[in-house]
Amino acid sequence: MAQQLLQALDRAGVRLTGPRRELAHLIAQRAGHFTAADLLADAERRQLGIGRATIFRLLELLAEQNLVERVDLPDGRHAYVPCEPSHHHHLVCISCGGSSEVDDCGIDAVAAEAARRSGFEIQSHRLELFGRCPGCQSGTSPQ
Amino acid sequence: MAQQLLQALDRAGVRLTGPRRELAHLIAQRAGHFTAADLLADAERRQLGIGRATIFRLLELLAEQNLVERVDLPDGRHAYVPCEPSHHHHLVCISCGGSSEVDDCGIDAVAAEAARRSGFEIQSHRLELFGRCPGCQSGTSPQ
DNA sequence: CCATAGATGAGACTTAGTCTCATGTAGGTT
DNA sequence: AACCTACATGAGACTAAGTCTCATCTATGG
Repeated sequence: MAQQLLQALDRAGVRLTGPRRELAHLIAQRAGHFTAADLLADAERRQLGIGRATIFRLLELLAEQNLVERVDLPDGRHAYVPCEPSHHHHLVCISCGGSSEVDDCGIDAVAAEAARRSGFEIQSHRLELFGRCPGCQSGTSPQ
Repeated sequence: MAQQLLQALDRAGVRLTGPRRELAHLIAQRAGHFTAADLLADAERRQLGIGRATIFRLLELLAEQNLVERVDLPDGRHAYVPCEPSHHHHLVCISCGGSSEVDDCGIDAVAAEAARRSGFEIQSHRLELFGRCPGCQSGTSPQ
């Protein structure tokens, strides 16, 4: 998965630097969503000497390429989820932090209906679903 | 509208203090969504002497009572929208900042379908629609 | 191997939000 | 009407998230 990220960055015409390679691996190792602070902590723990700015810059870059999507957690924090570069939405597990993707399966219709009722001209939408993933439902980790 | 907010606060059993009354009016005067910083600026402009903490405390209180809902703007900032205390979603105008409410009109079905496909047990969801309101579409204020 | 545009780390800076604490006051009680 | 006290407040220290600048470094095309 780190390779996918790096290939996509290469395709986007940016340089494949050391810090970027290392961060790609750190992201690949995180199962679900992660915050900028998580990445920063990972990098510090491994003493990679990567600056805070570099991390934010890479996340911005990845978000531009739709390789990562920004998600707003219910508590107001910002997290990122690595994902396929197509339009879709995320299911975020509030217990383990894992996430999975769902395609639109009907939201466009909902948006169209809302547009019709309100007269708005809808340009984008964001749907986030929060709950417990199958693994966390089977009693292992309450919360 | 300020009255509605104040009545609801009274019903919730909290004190109707001077700062709260003043903030209720400031909120009522803002057409659409606003950020904590907006309110703070309003209060300072009028020299009301209201502290930053008081504003955040009131917003938290209003959010708890569902009198105001927290919305994450596409640029990552947090805003608040005064609203009816029932479950619904917001249409936010990216041009003038106005907003209106839409009821679920089918999102529950989408969520149920996503749950079925993924095995997640969904607890909450958040849908935000961004676009241009009828007023802003009629050429007056581009972008 | 070189030149250079693009990337980096350090750290100052800005902004959002939280916390503490001494003081003030709403509103029920008498 | 005056009193009491739990709740609310403002000030400002504090923390965390994110941005910016700038001198240095390096990936990569030639």
